Amino acid sequence: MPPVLPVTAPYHHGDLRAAALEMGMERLASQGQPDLGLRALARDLGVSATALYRHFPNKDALLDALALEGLNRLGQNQAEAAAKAGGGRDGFAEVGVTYVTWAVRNPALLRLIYNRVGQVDLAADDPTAMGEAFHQLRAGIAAMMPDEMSREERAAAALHAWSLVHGLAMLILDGQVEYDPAMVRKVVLMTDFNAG
Amino acid sequence: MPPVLPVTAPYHHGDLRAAALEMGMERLASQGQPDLGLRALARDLGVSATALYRHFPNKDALLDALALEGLNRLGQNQAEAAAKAGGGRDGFAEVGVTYVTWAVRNPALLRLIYNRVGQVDLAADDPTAMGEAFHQLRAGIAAMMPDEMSREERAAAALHAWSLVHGLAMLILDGQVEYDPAMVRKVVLMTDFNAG
DNA sequence: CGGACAATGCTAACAGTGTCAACATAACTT
DNA sequence: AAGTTATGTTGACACTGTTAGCATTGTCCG
Repeated sequence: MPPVLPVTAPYHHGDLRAAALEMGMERLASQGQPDLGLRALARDLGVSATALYRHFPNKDALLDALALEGLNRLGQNQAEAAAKAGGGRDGFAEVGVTYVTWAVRNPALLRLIYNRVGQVDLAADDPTAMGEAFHQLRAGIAAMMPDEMSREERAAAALHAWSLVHGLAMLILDGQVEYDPAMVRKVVLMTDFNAG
Repeated sequence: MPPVLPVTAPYHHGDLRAAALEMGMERLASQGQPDLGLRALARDLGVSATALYRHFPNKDALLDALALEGLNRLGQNQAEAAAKAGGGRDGFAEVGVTYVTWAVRNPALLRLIYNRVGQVDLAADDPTAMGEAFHQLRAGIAAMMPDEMSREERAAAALHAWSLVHGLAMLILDGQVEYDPAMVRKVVLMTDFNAG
């Protein structure tokens, strides 16, 4: 299978950077913990460990790239779910279930995303691709809130929703509770944005 | 300062196990990430790295012990909060705020707790100290739910509450949102156990 | 076409880690 | 006092991320 749309013609290996990211994603997919070993990854690629340093300044940068890819996939997943499910409580619950389901199916990737984005300086509005993607995810969440809310209420409601599904996902990933879609839906539906 | 209540008389060092745990907790407290280095810890204790292997079978066991201690502290913190704050929505919100506050003050420890307990086989009702302490924490949460609920509703409500505060705590620890007690309270109060 | 140059890859090495085996010392027991 | 057990140390092994120096290959330009 020839490489797909090689932006720049490959030299020795053939776009090692893309191959590394692909292999990295594969490894993360078949793993529970985000313990990517740089050397092990290079071994799987049939390449020397230091070759990767021609494409990433260090291991963290590689992980950042993987986390960014994961974040984009997550964002797309959520956008699709939001579009499919209409508004209202049921639609909101569906989107929540979608988040948790994605997390269960991509545990290492979700962990990597949140671990990595924490390192980035987020206070300064740096136009990092990472910060950008996360901002988009947040905007997507906020967009689902009821219309009649003030901006402040909206922010609180969005944070509530995000915390709820993220916390539930983490508890499942950490083995605290079993994954059960019906239960997830039930838990999400206990939110009442008019309360408080 | 002489050692406090030495259960068994110390040999060379003087209850190295306790000293290691204490130093480990100290390190975790002054750190954001739970990256305890076994050798570094031994260095701080003025002892050789392998000396720790006389008290813990391996590094994971040491981390488990630290996580257990942390879990006990967290449980005690929550129990006190629950006793102080009465029932009702406001009391419940207070307990939630307490959880998040503790997490913010002990980030590495909270991470360690949840990371470690995930490795333990939890499906089998093993009487591990770890599993025991976690069970206690969960029971404490469930006890706060309204009385008129069925057992199933109670379980869902407890999971909702736990997910909410845990998720909020994780988002704060990961640098996604700033810690603001008032905001936490507001977010927690959006829960309505009678909804759904 | 051929040489210059940059892009990419490799080997060797360094400091760091967790862990094991073998040895040494101190405390307790009899 | 002698022996056994508990504790601690040194040295080593395999592993990790990372750097420096060298080798190779593709691209470009005269």
